[in-house]
Amino acid sequence: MGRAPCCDKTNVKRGPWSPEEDMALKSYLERHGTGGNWIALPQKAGLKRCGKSCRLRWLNYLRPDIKHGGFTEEEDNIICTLYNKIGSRWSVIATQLPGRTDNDVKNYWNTKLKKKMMAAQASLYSNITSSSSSSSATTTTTTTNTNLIHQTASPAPAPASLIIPTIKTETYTCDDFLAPSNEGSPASVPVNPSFMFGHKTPFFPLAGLVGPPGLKGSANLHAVSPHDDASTASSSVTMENSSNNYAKYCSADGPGGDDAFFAEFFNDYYGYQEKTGEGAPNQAALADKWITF
DNA sequence: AAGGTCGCCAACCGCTTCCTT
DNA sequence: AAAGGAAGCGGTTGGCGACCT
Repeated sequence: MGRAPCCDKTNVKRGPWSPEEDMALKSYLERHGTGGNWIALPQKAGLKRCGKSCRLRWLNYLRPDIKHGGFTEEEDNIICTLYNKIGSRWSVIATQLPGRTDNDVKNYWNTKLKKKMMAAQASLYSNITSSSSSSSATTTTTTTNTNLIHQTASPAPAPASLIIPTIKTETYTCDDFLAPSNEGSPASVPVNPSFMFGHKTPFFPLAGLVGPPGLKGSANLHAVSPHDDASTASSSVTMENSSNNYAKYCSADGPGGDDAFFAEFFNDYYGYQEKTGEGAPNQAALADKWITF
């Protein structure tokens, strides 16, 4: 037996709210408040609506401090940063944006911001691949981590021939990525725009690995390189920040395979230098590679 | 001008969390 | 501690307007 419905659906009005209903709900709430019970509220306010519907209408539309539309670049950045940190917890994200509702933020992300971000990231990825293909293998180019969202006025789409790698799984926590150490590091680590790898989980949150020494914790992620095909789906990279200045990564197919791709990626995008020999932590396995930053 | 498509957003649905008894 | 119910939340849907052909 399922759960009892919150109201009698045959006796409640659904669909768009009329100005009269808005007025009735607003004036009731301004005079009496919710009374701590949304379920009983519609009847008291003379509305043939479900309590949940009243609550939603008030929270998302009628509240006096609500802002609609016109998201600023600053708000865009906050949303993107928080989305990368905590995912689709819209109510948490909305608390950082005064006057915005979780529904508003969610709609804005789904209809505009997501596409904007993906386009910018595709553009960046395109730039990386084109620059790396035209430079030697020993390039030391460091890519500046600028704001991807507003970096390009009209980001170019990725060429059709571009093979975009796909994240298979990710194992990390935002605390691991973003929590500063307790030993005098800045209050917050600069959040890097994440790198898009495919369509399913479009962010590649290496943010925590960029920043001052002392960043605490580890950041593990798994991705497959674009060199892979479906038959080598097991190939992945695991990366962890294992000391102040080094991060270890190892790919499943070892040296000479996708290692080359990841080394190129880390170098081009983050300016990481592969580090071997003196100064590098002891290598636990042959496939381990160390990068320094 | 008409029909089709797309994008936006308000509202709904159902699951989870929290609170009260 | 368990159960029941309300609130909170995120995913999804449907209607409407704008734009395109």
